[in-house]
Amino acid sequence: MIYADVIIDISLDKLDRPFSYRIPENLLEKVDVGTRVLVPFGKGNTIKKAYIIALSENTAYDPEKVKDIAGIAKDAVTIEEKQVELAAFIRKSFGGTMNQALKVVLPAKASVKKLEFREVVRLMGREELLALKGEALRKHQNAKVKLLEELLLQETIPYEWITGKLGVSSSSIASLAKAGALKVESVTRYRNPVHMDSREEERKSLSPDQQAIVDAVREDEKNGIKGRYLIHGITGSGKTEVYMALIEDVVKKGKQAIFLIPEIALTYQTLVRFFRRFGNRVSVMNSTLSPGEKYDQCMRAKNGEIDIVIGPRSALFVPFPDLGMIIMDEEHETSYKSESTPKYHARIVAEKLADMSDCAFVMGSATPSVDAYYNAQQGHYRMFKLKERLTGGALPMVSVVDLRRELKEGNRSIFSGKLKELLRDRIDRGEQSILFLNRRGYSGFISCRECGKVMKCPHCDVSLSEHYGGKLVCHYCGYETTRPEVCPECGSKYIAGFKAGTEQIEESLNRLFPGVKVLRMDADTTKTKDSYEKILSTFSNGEAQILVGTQMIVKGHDFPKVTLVGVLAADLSLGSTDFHAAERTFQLLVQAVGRAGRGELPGEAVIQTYQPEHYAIGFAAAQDYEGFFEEEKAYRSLLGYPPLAHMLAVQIFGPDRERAEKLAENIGGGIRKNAPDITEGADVSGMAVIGPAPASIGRIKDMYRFVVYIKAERYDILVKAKDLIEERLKSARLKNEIVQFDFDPVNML
DNA sequence: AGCACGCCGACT
DNA sequence: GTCGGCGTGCTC
Repeated sequence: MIYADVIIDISLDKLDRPFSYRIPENLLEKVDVGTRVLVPFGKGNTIKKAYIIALSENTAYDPEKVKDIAGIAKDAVTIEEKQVELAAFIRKSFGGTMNQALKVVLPAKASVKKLEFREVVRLMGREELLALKGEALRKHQNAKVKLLEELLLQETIPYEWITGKLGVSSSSIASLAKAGALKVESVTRYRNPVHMDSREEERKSLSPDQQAIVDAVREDEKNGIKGRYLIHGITGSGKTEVYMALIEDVVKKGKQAIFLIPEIALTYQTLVRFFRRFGNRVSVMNSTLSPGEKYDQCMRAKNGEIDIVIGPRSALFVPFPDLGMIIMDEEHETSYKSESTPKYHARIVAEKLADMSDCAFVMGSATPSVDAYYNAQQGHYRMFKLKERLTGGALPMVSVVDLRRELKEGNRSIFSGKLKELLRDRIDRGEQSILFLNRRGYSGFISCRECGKVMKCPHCDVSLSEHYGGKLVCHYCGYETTRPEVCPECGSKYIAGFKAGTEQIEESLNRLFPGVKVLRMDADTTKTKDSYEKILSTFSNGEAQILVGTQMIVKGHDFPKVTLVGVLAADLSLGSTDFHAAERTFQLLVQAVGRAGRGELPGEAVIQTYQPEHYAIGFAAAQDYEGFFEEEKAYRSLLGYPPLAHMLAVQIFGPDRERAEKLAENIGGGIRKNAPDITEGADVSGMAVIGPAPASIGRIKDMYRFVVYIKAERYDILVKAKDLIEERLKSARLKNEIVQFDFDPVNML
């Protein structure tokens, strides 16, 4: 082996191909596939970083011109050979350059600066702490009680967990420190993100349904089958217990497991459970870790120091030596799809990785994605169901209120008669309610009452949002300006803000139920770090009776005292042009309704809608997943949408509207013209090209946006279409135009 | 991305 | 006449 094929570390289409270099004698022993090396590149032989993707004895290139590898990159990060293969798969299946794909699988480079970590360390014994807790209880010092309870469980707690997840402020910590119960310590050297006593959790025995799943997977394993599984289990049916039992099997065999969770879904409780069960051989990857810490975790994994990693989609790329299982919780969450090129879906990559590692892949959800459920139905995944709530508590009683009828009867308020009545009832009984507005990223905008002019961002086709202090902000590019005194168009001084949906609801509630404490949670009230957790903990402490919010309040988090959930306008999320609208609405409604009655008291839910006949609303109210799925499958089948077919969104962005549009037209036309080639004799009608059309937000950051959709029954046809477009782009003289690919998009542009 | 080659404008 | 503008093309 004398030659190495390398990818130069420059993300440019034109350079996205292997270059051959000779390996000098002294480096022969030190390099391998995946090694990051330095090579002289171009006329000036400037030294560039490059990744070795293959080794060979000869080269197809003129050996006279082949240069030597200059050396090994100082932060000698090596990508495992398997990771390089995974990168190649990602590039092929989702587009982008090989360099971008390598960046995805590459563990973040070794840290440059060390991060300081603050920890709270317990100083007192159990009895003393209990005494303090009793005293705090008497004085109704809720925050202190919470912190003390945590201290009883574990010796050290990261500072951020306390101020963030626990919602306990630093003043409580300071006061307990003064009392000598704890001390705050700074640790520079990185250890594990969370320390726990690895004391054995008392193992809950599995229900027959849970046991059946574990047995089935074991049976497959015994027969040499590395299965693909989908667990459809309603909230509270104990999916996590099943995961842990499966992971335990894997660990006992000396193998490792990856446990995937959606971006923000890692609850403290879940983490605690994993640490109790598996001790310090668990590692957590999350976005708050610095690159250096992530790198540390990768090294620990590689060296066999950990058995389990918990994290979002990037946790897939932790280089375990002998991966035994991949688990994907809350499989339906859209954060499993990457939003930046390469726009890969963790489910697809996980499946590929499971194939490569010859291991099992388990997914679970209370409301599986139509995609996964369809594949299970087709036999690609083996399906299991968990239909019982282990935690007790019946599913809530759901009523659907027709807002059209309310209107006819003269009720013009946001709340139907029924919802008002139930709210009053909960307030009287001292129980809590959640009101939910399923509308995303909606906040107040400013318009002129006289000429109707709406204040818009000069760089994006969206209206500016009003923030506190009279600032107007664009949520897409960050543009800021001060709120004008008079209308810039007509000079009228009657310019006013339209209240954001949740703010308006909050005000109505204050008018309707004076003196009742209402909390609001939306994009505005959660701007600052930790405010999200703070609002949640305030609410769960019972300091407010009603919580109003957008989708962010329906995920995770149990509020045992909530007995009423109101969905104010279920149709809001149905209105979008995205073909996922019904699926998202159904999932949100099921999750929202499931928030009621998680404790001992029975729950009730009210869904207000203008379209009570819509199947997403009807089936959600009935908590009937199968019914919804069949209806949705029929709809998508009719229109050729995924998962019954596949879809490629080609996104074209450019600063010059005409140029971008022309390019988009060329791309669409090119695919149409070459359809017979791409489909290779397969039925040409098996592919359809839609557009180009301007994206629904036609301009962001001064870039005009167009999109071409290509639908095909076979995924590989779309890959060919992508290859063809990439090929044609090489000869097209692009100026500042950007072309991106999104396979089976989860968010339509 | 860089760096070189290359063919047109205002300067010593 | 020359210095230098950045358009286009190549890089193992």
